[in-house]
Amino acid sequence: MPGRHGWGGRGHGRHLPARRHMEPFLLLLVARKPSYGYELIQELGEMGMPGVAPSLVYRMMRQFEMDDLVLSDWDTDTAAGPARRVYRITADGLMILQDWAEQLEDTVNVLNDFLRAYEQLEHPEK
Amino acid sequence: MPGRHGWGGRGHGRHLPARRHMEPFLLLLVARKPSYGYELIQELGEMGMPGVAPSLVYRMMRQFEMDDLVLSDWDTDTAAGPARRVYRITADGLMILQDWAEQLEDTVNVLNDFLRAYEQLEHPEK
DNA sequence: AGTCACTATGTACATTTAGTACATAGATGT
DNA sequence: ACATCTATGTACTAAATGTACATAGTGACT
Repeated sequence: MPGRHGWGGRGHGRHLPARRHMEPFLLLLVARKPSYGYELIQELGEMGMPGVAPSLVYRMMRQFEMDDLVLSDWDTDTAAGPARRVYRITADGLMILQDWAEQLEDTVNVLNDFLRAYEQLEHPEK
Repeated sequence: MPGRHGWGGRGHGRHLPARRHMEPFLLLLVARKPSYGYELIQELGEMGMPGVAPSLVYRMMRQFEMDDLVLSDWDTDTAAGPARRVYRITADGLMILQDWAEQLEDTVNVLNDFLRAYEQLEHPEK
């Protein structure tokens, strides 16, 4: 049973680090260097987002391509194993990425306000 | 047509500040002092999340109550206008709130890593 | 009395996003 | 032949989010 916690209710308690911000992360990764799904999944893990389901990454990358944020080519030779679909960012992708970076900056500010407000709460002495 | 932006595609470009983190904000607000939907909406606005649809707040608060994170009573007398459903936080709610605060701290760290990585990207000179 | 504005809460529906389960397949080693 | 690792993807399901609308009390103005 996923997503459970002790507290009687249900539905809360997920919120693994920054899953809700995976899109900008993926786009940043391909902006740094062209890459493919399987590798992106590992890199996400290294950036603090481990355990992302492969299908989510593949789906997101295809959506990016439909939105012209990235382009892809097949790489059949460089590696052992099956062919890889290698994505690289487009000019549109770079613009969107900048947008997202600015929005995430705002988000971080708002979140910091939240954390400050939380700390000023009177906590019951344990 | 909501959610559009110039870039040919669709589906990106929303991400108003921290909408995706509204739940912790609401719970924090009622932790600070008992409050009711209409007031919460205004307070969210002051905290950097303006324009939240009322129905979202009411629904979320009812969900919180179902999960025993808050309790509510009707306040019929104190104010002019229709009766208010006043929420106050429970012990369970405080525990969850602490959980969420810790998770948001992690999120902020991951997001800061992202922003740093973004800045280190070689930007094309404009 | 009628109606407008503001306060206040909620339901019903539709859309979007996220998550799970499963299917396929190439290359390498035993 | 079979297992394992690499690699990509489809189909289905569940959850979150957003939009539109319905209801109603109070006060001020005409």
